[in-house]
Amino acid sequence: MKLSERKKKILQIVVDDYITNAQPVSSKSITEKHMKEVSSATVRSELAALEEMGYLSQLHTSSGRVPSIEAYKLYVSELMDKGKLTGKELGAIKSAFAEQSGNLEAVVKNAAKVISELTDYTSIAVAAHDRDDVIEKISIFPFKEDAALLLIVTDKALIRDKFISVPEGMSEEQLKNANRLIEKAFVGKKLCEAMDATVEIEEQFLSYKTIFDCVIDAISDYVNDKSEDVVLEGEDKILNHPEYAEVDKVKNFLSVVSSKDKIANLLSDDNDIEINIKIGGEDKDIPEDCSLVTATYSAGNVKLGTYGVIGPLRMDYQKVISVLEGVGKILEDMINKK
Amino acid sequence: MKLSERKKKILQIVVDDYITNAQPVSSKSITEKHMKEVSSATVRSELAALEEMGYLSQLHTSSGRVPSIEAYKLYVSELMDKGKLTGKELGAIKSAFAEQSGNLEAVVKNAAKVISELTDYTSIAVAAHDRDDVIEKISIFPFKEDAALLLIVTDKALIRDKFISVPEGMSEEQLKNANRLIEKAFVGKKLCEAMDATVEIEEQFLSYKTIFDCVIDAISDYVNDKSEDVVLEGEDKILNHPEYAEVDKVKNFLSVVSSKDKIANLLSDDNDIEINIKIGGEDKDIPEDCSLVTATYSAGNVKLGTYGVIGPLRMDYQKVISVLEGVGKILEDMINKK
DNA sequence: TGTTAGCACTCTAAGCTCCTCAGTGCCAAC
DNA sequence: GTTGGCACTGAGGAGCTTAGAGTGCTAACA
Repeated sequence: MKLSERKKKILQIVVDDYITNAQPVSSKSITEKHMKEVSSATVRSELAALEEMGYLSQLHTSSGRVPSIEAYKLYVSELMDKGKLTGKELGAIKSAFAEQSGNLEAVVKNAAKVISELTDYTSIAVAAHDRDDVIEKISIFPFKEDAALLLIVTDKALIRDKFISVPEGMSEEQLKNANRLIEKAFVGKKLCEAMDATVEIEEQFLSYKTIFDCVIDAISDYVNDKSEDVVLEGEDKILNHPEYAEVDKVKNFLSVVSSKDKIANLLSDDNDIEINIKIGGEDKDIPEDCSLVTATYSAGNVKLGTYGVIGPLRMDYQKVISVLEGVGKILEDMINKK
Repeated sequence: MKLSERKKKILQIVVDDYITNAQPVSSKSITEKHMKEVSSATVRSELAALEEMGYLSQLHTSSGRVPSIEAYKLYVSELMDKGKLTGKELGAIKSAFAEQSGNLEAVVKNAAKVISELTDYTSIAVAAHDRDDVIEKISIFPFKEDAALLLIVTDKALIRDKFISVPEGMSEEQLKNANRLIEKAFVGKKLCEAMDATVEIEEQFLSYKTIFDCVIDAISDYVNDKSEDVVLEGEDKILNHPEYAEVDKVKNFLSVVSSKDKIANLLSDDNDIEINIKIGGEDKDIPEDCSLVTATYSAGNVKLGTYGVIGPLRMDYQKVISVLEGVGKILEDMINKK
């Protein structure tokens, strides 16, 4: 059934009001604040109709209305006004990225932090793990007798620094040789190619196999396991919102949010989509009473990662979206200017 | 005033009971469960005396007693029985460290995780940042036109991998030269020496100064800023304890715990002390109603870092201490065997 | 002198009723 | 289709009562 313009307007008012005040919205407050041209009785019948259609519900017969999940969905897709960042907010974003090295990790951290601070929600982020990045450098440094430091750099970032254990009896010289072989085998390859490589090793180099395996493991770990690079900021922000006044709900929320694996899953689906909104239990990993708004950024051909905000259904979507867009824009500018 | 043996016994019973049940302890329950040889009236007068001395308090006239901060202090220093880990717990610790590379970071993470899981409290940890570690390797890899990857390795660990920006116009060749000079200047030095070094640079190498500065900055950042390496595990565990049934308290707790700077401060004082217990507001950075139990581990001459548990005053000190000791012991074994 | 039983006292927590009031649904009139 | 009027509903707070846990005190006892 199609909604009349007036119904849309009323629904928008209800959602806006509920987002702001976290209180059921009454017909009276609607007419007083936003619709002086009609009486509360009129609005009441519209509200009853909207409830019938599944967009609103009441906690009890004599309470005002609260939006349903369907209402939120409609709200973000059709009803919501577009927000605009204040100069102050833009400034905050810019200065968050002021000191920028080429370090992707730092970018992710800063982005997560500023997003959380501006929105007052918990923010989560994960750097892009692109299977198509090209390996530029692989180095193995001997370190102690039985360990070496493995370093893998792609055209985008330093992706791996990790200690690996060196087979007993392997000399530094041999390690260097192995390194040369590995470089030859992997540099210039895409991560996904390297990951699945089955290297033909000549008889005399058979002892290098362990090292090769370590390298391949390290690469495939990186490609497959995003949870390591998940960044979480403002996990305590959720407590600022009244729907989390009960400890049980907080517990539920924190148990999702403090598992980096789960977060990584949440963030991994929506590649290539600029802004993605998941409301309520649309995804099994999102707690039922939560919404997740994410944005995936890239500048030129460099994927920067996925950033998002997780919070109550009654989230200030307008603000969150404008902050995410703002961060995206400034990041893009920054990288392009470089 | 010195406590009689019976008073000590009663105080221990009260603290034990309160730690277990989180309920005020009554004279009746004491006699029934632990002191059948006397009547509750006797215990009552002892309790009144202990209250007079400041070890116990009542929420209201007809409630049982709860321990004061003083009581907890006495409890951990004198009264508490020594705990012992079960075989299962020992097994859990061992298997947590089963897959061990020489990577200090991974050790810290694993330790924090297993400590949190076994104790059911939030655990925090920070790897040792020892000013006296000796620099073994410094490498600078060119990466892109204007950036390079700086790598600093000490005798203990990889301490820094960081992108630095390269002065415009500097060739790869020059960068290699700079690297050679830097290696010559720093390798073999202690971190604290390197940090304060004022390098004499010959006229013709003046353009390398920026790079030198970057290296020195990176080292002093590392020595001074421990917050980067702070690991937090089980931040949601606090919600399992009834004293955090109110959201305000949770908020207070999380706001301390989610600031890595604050945690780093908490953990930094107690160098060289094996087990350190701070109860209540002894330290301004600990929330008033929290206790912090930390242990600083080293194996041979390798400092491994400081690990700890933060939780309610009513903490299971016995268990926490035995877990921390257990982890320490297994770590030590592991490193020594190597 | 320390211990004990007995008892009055205190305070909390739970259950109950009463009342208020916000907000609704419905209806008849416009 | 809109409106004012009105009865109805249910939440939530105030006030009251009661049960029960636990204490402190006292007098008697060993």
